[in-house]
Amino acid sequence: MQNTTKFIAIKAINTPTNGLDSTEGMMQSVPTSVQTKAQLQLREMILAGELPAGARIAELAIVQRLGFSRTPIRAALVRLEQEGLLDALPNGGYAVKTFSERDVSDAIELRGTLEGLSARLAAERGVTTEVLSQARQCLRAIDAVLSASALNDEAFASYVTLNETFHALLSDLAGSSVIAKELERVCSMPFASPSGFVVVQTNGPKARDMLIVAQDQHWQVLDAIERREGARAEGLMREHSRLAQRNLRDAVQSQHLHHMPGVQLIRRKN
Amino acid sequence: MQNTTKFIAIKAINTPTNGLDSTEGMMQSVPTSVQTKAQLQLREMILAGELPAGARIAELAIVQRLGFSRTPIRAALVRLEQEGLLDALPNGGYAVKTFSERDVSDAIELRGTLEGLSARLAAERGVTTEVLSQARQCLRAIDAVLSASALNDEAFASYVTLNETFHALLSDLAGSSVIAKELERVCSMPFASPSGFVVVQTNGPKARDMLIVAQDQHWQVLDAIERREGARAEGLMREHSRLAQRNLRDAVQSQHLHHMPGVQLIRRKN
DNA sequence: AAGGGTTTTCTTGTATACATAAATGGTAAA
DNA sequence: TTTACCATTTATGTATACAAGAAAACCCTT
Repeated sequence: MQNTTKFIAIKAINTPTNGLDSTEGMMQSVPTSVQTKAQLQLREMILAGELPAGARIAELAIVQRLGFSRTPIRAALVRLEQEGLLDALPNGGYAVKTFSERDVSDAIELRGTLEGLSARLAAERGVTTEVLSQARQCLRAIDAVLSASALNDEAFASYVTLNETFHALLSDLAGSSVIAKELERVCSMPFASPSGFVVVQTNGPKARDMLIVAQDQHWQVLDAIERREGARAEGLMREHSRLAQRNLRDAVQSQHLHHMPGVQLIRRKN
Repeated sequence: MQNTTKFIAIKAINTPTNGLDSTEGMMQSVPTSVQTKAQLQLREMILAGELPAGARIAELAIVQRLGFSRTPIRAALVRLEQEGLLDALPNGGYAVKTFSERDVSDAIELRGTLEGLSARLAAERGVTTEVLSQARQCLRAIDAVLSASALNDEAFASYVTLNETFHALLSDLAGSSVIAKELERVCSMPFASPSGFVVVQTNGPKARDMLIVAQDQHWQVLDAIERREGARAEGLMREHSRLAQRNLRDAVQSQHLHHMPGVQLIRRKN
């Protein structure tokens, strides 16, 4: 009965930063232009590790592989570069970006800082009761998921979804489109996402315990915002992101992270 | 002898986020591709207010105006959108982005937070003596500029350049390319740049005094980093950015800001 | 005269042809 | 055998032609 460790990273493929994929929540006839399709498929390929990390990306290769013409491919490449998944090479062309463990850590710290800023502003400026009640509702749903003493895969998947929702609501609470956009950008890096590293030790209580701690921080930050305690809210969100830091450290130690999209981009040394 | 108020915003046109314009410090034969030229010219036009704020941008109009073909123009538009100067419209095309006063304030707060993060990390992780001495040298140069009891335009221009340099060095001190990149992005918004709002009351002492205060913060943050006092360094950089907030408030009150690139993008109400 | 439908035009998305520059391979000379 | 130079090839940057969709204008009908 050893604790088998695995990683769930559903929703690690985040919402893109450009507005081209605006399926309004409802699935309606997918207005996907070829550009968008190319961008989505390329991102998936990169995150799945189909394109070797650090390797140069040749346009023609992608053209042959995806079957589209060069123009939309080029547009997709430009967008993916701005998104941070590709590096522009000096003499034209792109390479799949690689991240050091330090880079990943920095990205998580960055997210924590930005979420802290969001929480502080929400506290200082005050929030509308509607979004606040939405956030409470979301947290109650998480409570329900965590009420079981042992969690199955389905429960973890629910947690991940609800967790993403809560973090998005928190961004809304700050009421700043500028900061929201930046936060979205940072989270587009697969491992910096709020649910990027959710370590699941299936048969053990440790994973659930960590989620319990995280959920307590969720409630406390909402409380801080409601009481207009800006510094507390900020500190809480920063510490909250450090759970991800811990998970990252655990993850790189036990080498079980091959099941998570995007890990191929993390280079082992230097 | 009234105090005439004016604004200096040299270098408000920041380094773009893409790597295509890498003139390595030295001016060497401008390897500018048409794309880059288009991007630069377009940004200049937007910041100068030649394209009306909020107006839709027609590709053909730009093509006729700049004389290039559609392809590089399209690429430039995509980049400028990702840069945050353009909004993508739902049915294709772009519009010049407009910013509320709140947006500008948020952007400055964001910069302060990120610079705070940089300073804290630099303090916590320690810095190399080389970059540190470079920063000190830069600050001594600013001291020299500010030593005069009254500052002329040339002195202000020098200050702006040196100030940009110092902030860039600070970003280097943190040693995190991830954070540096994000900071660069935020500063690409013209008014969020470290020297975005440098109010110059030509004949009065107030402007110089404000720069004196700013320069003291520069020295103190370097001291904090050297002493490994992370929280102090962070707090200092945050407060440092609030000088820009003050300048912003002053600027919108006295309506003298038409001389600064990018102000046309700030919409007066809501 | 007003409203709705149809047609026209304008704009963007896509494909492809062409040009130019860099990289690679081969050959010749030392 | 190694190196240097030239040629060929392959890559990306650029221009333009074509298609599809949306917006606007105009005409027809009530």
